[in-house]
Parts: sequence; structure tokens; C-alpha cells
Amino acid sequence: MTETTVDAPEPLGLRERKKRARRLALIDATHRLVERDGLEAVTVEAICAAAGVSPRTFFNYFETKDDAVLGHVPWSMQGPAVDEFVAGGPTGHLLDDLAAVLEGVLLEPPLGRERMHAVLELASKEPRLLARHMTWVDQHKGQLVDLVERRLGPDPERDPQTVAVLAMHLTHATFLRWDAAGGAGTAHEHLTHVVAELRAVVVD
Amino acid sequence: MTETTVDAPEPLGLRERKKRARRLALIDATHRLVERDGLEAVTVEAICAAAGVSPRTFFNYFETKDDAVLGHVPWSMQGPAVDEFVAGGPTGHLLDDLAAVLEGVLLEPPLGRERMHAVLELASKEPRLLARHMTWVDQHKGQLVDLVERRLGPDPERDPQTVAVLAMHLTHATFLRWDAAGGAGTAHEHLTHVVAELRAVVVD
DNA sequence: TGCAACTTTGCAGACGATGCATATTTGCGT
DNA sequence: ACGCAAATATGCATCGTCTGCAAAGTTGCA
Repeated sequence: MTETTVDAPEPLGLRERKKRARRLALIDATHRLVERDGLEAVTVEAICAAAGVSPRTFFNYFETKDDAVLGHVPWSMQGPAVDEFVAGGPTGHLLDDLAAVLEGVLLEPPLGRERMHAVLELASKEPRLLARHMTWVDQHKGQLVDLVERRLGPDPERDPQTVAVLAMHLTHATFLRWDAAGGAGTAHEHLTHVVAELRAVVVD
Repeated sequence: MTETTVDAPEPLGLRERKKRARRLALIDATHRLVERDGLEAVTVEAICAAAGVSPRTFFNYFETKDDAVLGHVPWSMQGPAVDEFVAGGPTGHLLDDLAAVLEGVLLEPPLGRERMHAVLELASKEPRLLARHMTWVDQHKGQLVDLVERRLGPDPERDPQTVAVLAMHLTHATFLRWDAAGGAGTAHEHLTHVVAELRAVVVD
């Protein structure tokens, strides 16, 4: 469960550990400053001063300033939940299993809950951040399409692409709902509710 | 039908007509240059030189360069299709009627078909553009939520917010599908297909 | 210990975007 | 037709993001 979002706990070299530590330090510094001064007032320069690295180095770790705000870290879709989904489990119903895998992987971010909530709040007020986040998610859509394809095989009426987009929107809607609730409740609760609503709307 | 996306053909002053003409001219110039040189290679300066306006003026018309590429123009959700939706029509089924209103308003953009397709193609290759576009759509989500609320009234199991997100999902998926088809077919065809797929996935 | 690979850093510069002051244009009442 | 007020365009200065490049510093490994 803990290794669903990060690599297995293999013996990491000093290099890799330093890299991760620095990335986290940069994200930390970013969050601290943004909370204090607001998104626009915080410059990359200030972040780097706080984290003790060169401004140029910042862009070795993040493509944009917003990525640091959003806490984007290298990430890939793997783990037991994923394997089970591909195998056709856990329930056998595509939609339910999709929800399960999303919950197990997408909604279990490497950041803590409270930080997560702070980011959500920011994103809901700053469309730019939301957009950037969606770009990031979109870059992982390929992996999701893969998953669905591996599970379904050729299917005349369920296009993996469409299913993947639906999954992304379930995630999005869940985040919105979570945020609207002030960060209260679990991912499971909100996701379940969103799926139920979807069913209610579609089956009429 | 023609006034669904723009204001009624009331006598527009010279001021307003000039403004629109210039906005269109800027979008035109942008598209021409982007098609020739690619998105990254085109600078705001070049666009303005081609359109014969000052660079400073560009930002009186668009918040960002990407907005000009996407052809975003002032827009609001109104027209006969909208009124009918609020009244509970045309079929009485929420999902179908949602599709109808989207088709009538969202998918009938003020830009021509061919330009529309060019934009789609660009957006599918440049995640940034897609994200920006969705942000733009998102800013109109409030209007959509309004619509749903006015139609449904208090509803214990169908949250207007979630329905609105679903609507955006349908729009997005339709655009993707449209683009995947190389711009062939009508909005109606693709939207219908997407709705059918959604039903297939949800009802299992 | 020493070489090879990787990472950080400084520097220069392009480009996007904004604020402010000024000049130009349009709408409209007289 | 005239002239004032509001809207709009423009020039200029400036900040901040982000990139390429080459030099300097670190780490991994034999």
C-alpha cells in the first residue's frame, strides 16, 4: 500500500536521496511562503533563497513555478491496486473497479492531508493552478488508457480513451467535492458519492 | 439560432464594431502565424505587427497569448436552447437534454468549422492550450450550475455542481473524439456517441 | 585514488505580462 | 458643426518566468 505511488524501498543511493530531499524542501519552502504572502507575491527567487539553492536549480526540478506549488513529483501508475484492476478485479464492474484504482493510486498523493487541502483551496481560487494540474494529470492519461486497454481488450462499445477521460473527471469531481467539504471526510466517501450521483444522472 | 452565442443584432456603435473587428483580426493573425511557424515560435510582438496594432493593445483584448490562439471571445450562456432546457425540455431526460443544450450552445462556437478544427489539433498537441481552454470553460461553469439548478430545483440526489462537471466532461470528450476523427462528422454525431458510451460504462 | 557521470550554478537573454502616463478616437448633447 | 467626456490605443519602463550554455562541484564505482 505504501509503495503504490513511489518506487519500491530498494537501497537508494545518496544521489537519489538528496534529489528527493531537495525536491521536498523546495515544495516545503514554496508552501510556507505562499501561505504567508500569497501566490503572486512569491517569486522563484524567494523560494530558492529559502531553500538554499540557486534559482537555476529550481528549474532542474520543476518545469514551472506552479508545479512546486502543486507539489508535483515524478509519479507512475503502478502497485497492487493497479494489478488487480488489470486482472479484472476487485468487483468485476468496470466503473466500481475504476473507482477503486483511482482511490488507491490517484487519491493517495505523496503529500499529507493538510497540505493537500491547502493546495486544493489555492487551486480553486487560482484557475491557472487548476489548469496546470490538469495538464499534469493529462500527461498520465496515457498510462490510464493503457490500463483500461489491458483490462478490457478489444471492446466495441467502450473506448479506452473515453473511459480514461471519465476517470479523470471522476477524480476532478471528487477533488472539488472534497474541497467544498473543507477537506473533511475521506477520499473514499467523496468518490463513492460522486459515482452514485453519476449513476443517478445517467440511469435517469 | 444565430443569436445564441452573440448579442442580438441591435444597432452596434462604431466603437463596438471596431472592437470586434480588431479582436477577430488578432485571432486571424495569430492563427496564420501559428500555422506557419508553430506555437512557440510566434511572439506577441509578431502577432501585433501582422495585425497592425501595438503590443500593449494585445493585452487589452486577451489575458494571455493562448487566449488569442484559442479564439476566446466574450460569451455567455443564453438562447432558445437554454430556455427550453430550463423549462424541462426537450425530452424530459436530464442527460439527453443536457446533451441538447451543449450541442446548441457550447459546440456552436463563434469561429468557423475549419478554424475550430485547427484549434483542436493544436490543443491536442499542446496540453497547455487544452488546460487553458478548460479553464475558460470552467469560468462558465457557474452559469451551467445555475441552469441545472433552475431546471431541477432542490434535488436530493443530483447535485447541480456534479451535473455541471459531467456536462463539461461530455463536452471535453466530444471535442477529443471530434479531433480524433480529424474534424469529420458533426458535433451531434460525436456527442451522441459519447453519451451512449457513458451509458454503456455506467449501467455496466 | 582517479575517472566518468551527474548535478549545481552563474550568466546572458528572450519573452510574457502589467502599471502608468499620454495621445488618439468615438459618442453625444448642444 | 463644435466641443466635452468617456473609452480606447499606445509608448515606455519594469518585473518575473523560463531557457541555453559552459564552468565548477559532487557522487558512484572500479
